[in-house]
Amino acid sequence: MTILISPEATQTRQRNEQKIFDAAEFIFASHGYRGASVQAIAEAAELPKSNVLYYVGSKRKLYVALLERMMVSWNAMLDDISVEDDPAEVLEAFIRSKMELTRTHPQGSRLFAAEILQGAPFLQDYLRGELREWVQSRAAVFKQWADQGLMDPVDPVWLIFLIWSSTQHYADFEAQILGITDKESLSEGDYQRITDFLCRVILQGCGVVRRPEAF
Amino acid sequence: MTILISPEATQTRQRNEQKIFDAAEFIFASHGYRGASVQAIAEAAELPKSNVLYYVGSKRKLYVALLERMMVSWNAMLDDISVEDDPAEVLEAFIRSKMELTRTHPQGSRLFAAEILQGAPFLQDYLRGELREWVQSRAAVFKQWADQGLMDPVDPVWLIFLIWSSTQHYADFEAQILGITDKESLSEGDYQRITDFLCRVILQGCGVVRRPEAF
DNA sequence: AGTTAACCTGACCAAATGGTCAAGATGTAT
DNA sequence: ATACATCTTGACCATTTGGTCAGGTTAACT
Repeated sequence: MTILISPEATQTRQRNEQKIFDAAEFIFASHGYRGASVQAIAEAAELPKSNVLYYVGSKRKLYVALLERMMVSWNAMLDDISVEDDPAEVLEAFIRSKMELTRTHPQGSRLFAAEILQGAPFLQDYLRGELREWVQSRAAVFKQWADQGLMDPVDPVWLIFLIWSSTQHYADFEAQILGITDKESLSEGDYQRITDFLCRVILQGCGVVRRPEAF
Repeated sequence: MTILISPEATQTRQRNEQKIFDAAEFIFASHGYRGASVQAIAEAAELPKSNVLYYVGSKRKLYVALLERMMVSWNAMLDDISVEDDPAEVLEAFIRSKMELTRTHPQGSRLFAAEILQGAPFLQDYLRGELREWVQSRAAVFKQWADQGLMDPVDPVWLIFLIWSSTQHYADFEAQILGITDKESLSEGDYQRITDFLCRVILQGCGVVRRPEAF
């Protein structure tokens, strides 16, 4: 199943798979699995369709490989958030990591969104397994903090969803955001300001106790 | 262009268009414009493909009609939020209206999301026109409140996006939410609790001055 | 009851779909 | 230079695509 680019692959293979993966991520993200055509991916990758299929085997395998690639980044982000002492620190790291994933992997984020919109046919198991575990464990920590009076007694799961949604939005709804703000793209500065805004509102909104530092 | 169900339509037409619209909304929402096939829509509507095309003319017209139908609801929601006196009241009404739209029109919300994911090919004009105007006008009001010290000086546009994203999420990522929370569906009670949570966090997060009432 | 407009649908079409394959071109290690 | 694996690609295939149409059935109004 795994056809991620392996180190022992030829240079030619690495180069072409890279082109195919990048092209496919864009096409799959904007049109979903069914709506993406191998022909369209091939054109975006500037390769003949037969060549694309030579490398990836089939449309389905390509899609799965892309999802797997994205889940690696996603899991790396989840691993980022492991400090357990200070609520403010952890929550802020959480928001910043998630936003960084959105900023650096907008295509992948959109691919993920398209997959979920379809009803998550390929990611069901991951959601109901690994990810659920992760959410439960984090939620337990948040709960403790609330019990200790370090933050308001908000439902931790809704809080996690709030962080996911408010950051994810800047990938998935980019077209809307650019249309409304009349921009060509969001700069790194924009992302920084948005992230600061979200950290501020969410931490303050949850009544997270914060040592008086500069904001 | 407009082929929305008109009052002078036959009973047969009304009934069948209803079936087609409902089916199409689901198919378009989960597979995007390209990924949706007329055949699939016809099957979901339990009608022969030819019959579907007899009523709607073409796949494209059907898609546009659905978007228009959704934009009517969307605009109704925007109109809901017109009181301009009290920040807390207005912001809370904003959040509740948007969440109500998500709850009562999950398919339409997902359809909207799919359209934006594609790069908003059909809604470009709306986003850059009407909707931008609306956002600007609301932002101006929020700005005033901030200047008057009724809330923290947060960027009003990011605030609007925060409200949109955190509510929209419960339609678009339903599959993820149900998978993680191990539920079959979200009850009205769930929605109420989530809405309360969002109102609480966002209002408090923006430092909105609130007359001391029960929370 | 008769007429007419609305409705229904199987047969059909050209184009696009995912995928195969065979035959040749290119790279690479000796 | 030779040999072998990797790469390349146009031709091809069955299936599905959005859409048309002719000829029929049904409903609605007088």
